[in-house]
Amino acid sequence: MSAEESPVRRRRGPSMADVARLAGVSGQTVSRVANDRHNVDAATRDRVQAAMRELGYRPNSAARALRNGQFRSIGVIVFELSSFGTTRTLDAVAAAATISGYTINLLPVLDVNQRAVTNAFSRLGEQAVDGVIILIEAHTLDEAGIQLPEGLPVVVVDSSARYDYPIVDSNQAQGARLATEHLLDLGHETVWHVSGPPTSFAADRRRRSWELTLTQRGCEVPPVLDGDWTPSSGYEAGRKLAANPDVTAVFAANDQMALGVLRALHERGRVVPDDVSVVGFDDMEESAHFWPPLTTILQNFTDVGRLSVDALIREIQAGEHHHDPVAVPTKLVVRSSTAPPRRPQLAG
Amino acid sequence: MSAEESPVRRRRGPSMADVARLAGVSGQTVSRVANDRHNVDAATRDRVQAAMRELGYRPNSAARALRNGQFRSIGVIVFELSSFGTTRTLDAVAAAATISGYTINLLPVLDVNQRAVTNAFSRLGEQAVDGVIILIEAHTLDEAGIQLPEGLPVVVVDSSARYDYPIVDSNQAQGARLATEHLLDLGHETVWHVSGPPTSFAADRRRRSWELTLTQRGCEVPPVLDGDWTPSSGYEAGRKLAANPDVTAVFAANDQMALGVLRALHERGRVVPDDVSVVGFDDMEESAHFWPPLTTILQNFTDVGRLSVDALIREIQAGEHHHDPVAVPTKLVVRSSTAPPRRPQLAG
DNA sequence: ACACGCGATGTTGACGTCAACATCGAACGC
DNA sequence: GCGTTCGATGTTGACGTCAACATCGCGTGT
Repeated sequence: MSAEESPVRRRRGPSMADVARLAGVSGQTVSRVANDRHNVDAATRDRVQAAMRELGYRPNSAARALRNGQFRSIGVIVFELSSFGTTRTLDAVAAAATISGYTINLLPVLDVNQRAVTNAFSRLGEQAVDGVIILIEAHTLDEAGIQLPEGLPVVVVDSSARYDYPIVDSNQAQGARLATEHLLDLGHETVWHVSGPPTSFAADRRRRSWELTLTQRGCEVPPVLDGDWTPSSGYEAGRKLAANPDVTAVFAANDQMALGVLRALHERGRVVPDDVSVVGFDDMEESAHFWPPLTTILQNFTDVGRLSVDALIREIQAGEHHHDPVAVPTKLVVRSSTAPPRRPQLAG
Repeated sequence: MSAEESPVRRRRGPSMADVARLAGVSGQTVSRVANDRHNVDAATRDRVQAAMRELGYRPNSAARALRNGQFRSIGVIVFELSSFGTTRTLDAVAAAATISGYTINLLPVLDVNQRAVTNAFSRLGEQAVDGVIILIEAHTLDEAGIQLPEGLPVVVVDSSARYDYPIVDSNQAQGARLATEHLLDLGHETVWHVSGPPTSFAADRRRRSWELTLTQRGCEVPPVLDGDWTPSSGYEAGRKLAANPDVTAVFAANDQMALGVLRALHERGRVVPDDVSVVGFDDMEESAHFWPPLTTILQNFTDVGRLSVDALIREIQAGEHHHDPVAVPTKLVVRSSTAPPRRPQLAG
């Protein structure tokens, strides 16, 4: 009864040969049935399928990958899933890849303490994926000392232009312009900015676009308050802003920091939007229920994910490279955190 | 110069044989170097490593998996990454797996429209992972019609007891008790509850534990307001609660719904925590910056992730099964959204 | 009746790796 | 000096799949 041989040895499942034997056909015919080829007699097919079912046969993807030279798998390099945007993009990437018949291999970049162990096992050091989507900022990639194998198809989701890879990202500049113009159009004299970390290209794009918009409108450019995407950093920045009675409009580089800003304003008793208007960036699910509901810039993460996968698969299958960067448009979502300034500015 | 053969054929990288030829050794010696075996002469090792570098050799994980009968890969079944808890757990799972030398294979369950396509490609239908961690609620699993292959090691992260698999999860009952008791200890007469969806076991545990705690303390059990984890559903429930002057304490089954409740209370002009105290569940990064900062139950997702991976790997490698469910303790985090009721109840 | 074509099925070998076994030479003990 | 041992290295074959090629039998046209 027992088929145990050595105690540690892995028990393998039935192979094509087993199915073939049971069905009384050759392995090749089983292969044809498994791959849904048309040139198999109906009766034979039924017999083979019955045998598969009886044995619980499942194709071995390793053998398939070895034979075909393809893994049907996409690696996704992520840092931490804590970031809202990364998570949403990953979700979309996973869905798009699955639909295209690819599997997602998560390649987490661990923090410094765990790194030594990491590298030894990193799947990037071996052939295991057909291509890679990079979901972390260029800066983090450098810091992690990750070396991408030559010839491996890569798509970068980041606004960085420094890498020689195809790029897909939300149109950061357009979004930041939308946010800034919305506030100026409401009549605010100028707009203050809580930025993302200086190492982030997306943050840089948003900051520069905010600044450019102000300059083009002839507005004074107030000093930037540096944040790091976290609500806490937004809160710190918000405390400074709340203490400054000149501030009537704030553009935070993401919704999380906007939340921190809101809290700081509330604590100081400054009313939003009556005293100060606030705009975020991302449109998290929560933002519609902040107090007050946050006006923000909606990023279409679904499109970003899908387009990245499409570009990568094109590269894998056809060897196409270096299209122009893809910039997915964003949209302004107006809620209750923005309003005209209480005391309208003097007309010029 | 050109090595192109057929236009579509996949270009394969150098194999051990290529390295062996260049280094003037046998393939087996290359294998020994690649696997860091000790019984290789130092000079030989150097020569081989030089050859590897020169050719850009990367081991082929498919061949390795085929040979060894192991994939060194863990499948993680997820529904959508939108949920905070799932994301945090996935993050922890990925880190733990990487450290243990396993790769994460994301297996997204797509929505109904995309399902037909999905199943055809689902990696569960073939051998590609050594084990699976289920990060979706039992209900969703059923609905998706997912059939887990017999004999595949599985760990479930859910409070459901209906499956015959090892289970790891936060101690939902303990957390809900903590939340409820905190409010009662502050002097509230009773605690209202905004629950998660009825299909969720976690939601069910929290609701039952809240009810039990109230009963044990001799408090009246108010009707449950059904939510579905989303901030919107919390908002809807919050509007009903805000309209009811009897309500002085609310326990929402997660932080997102608590956010919705807070918004509804603000809109109605009910002051938190003076008029109404609110407790959440999860401790998202944002919760500390809600207005007011939210008292909530901290879930240790890192432990949940790590313990799941450990249990699964033990099952994969040693064939161990069916330990008792692992319940990771939660912690109460007190912030500003809870306080004693404004008008203390009459002493009994 | 015979050559031919075509669809169904079988046979062979190679993908890259590594365990098991084989071999070879040097150091060592007596 | 000779058998023994041990460490370094080489050879062989199998893991499961599938493309390419081979074969077989049946129907068609003349």
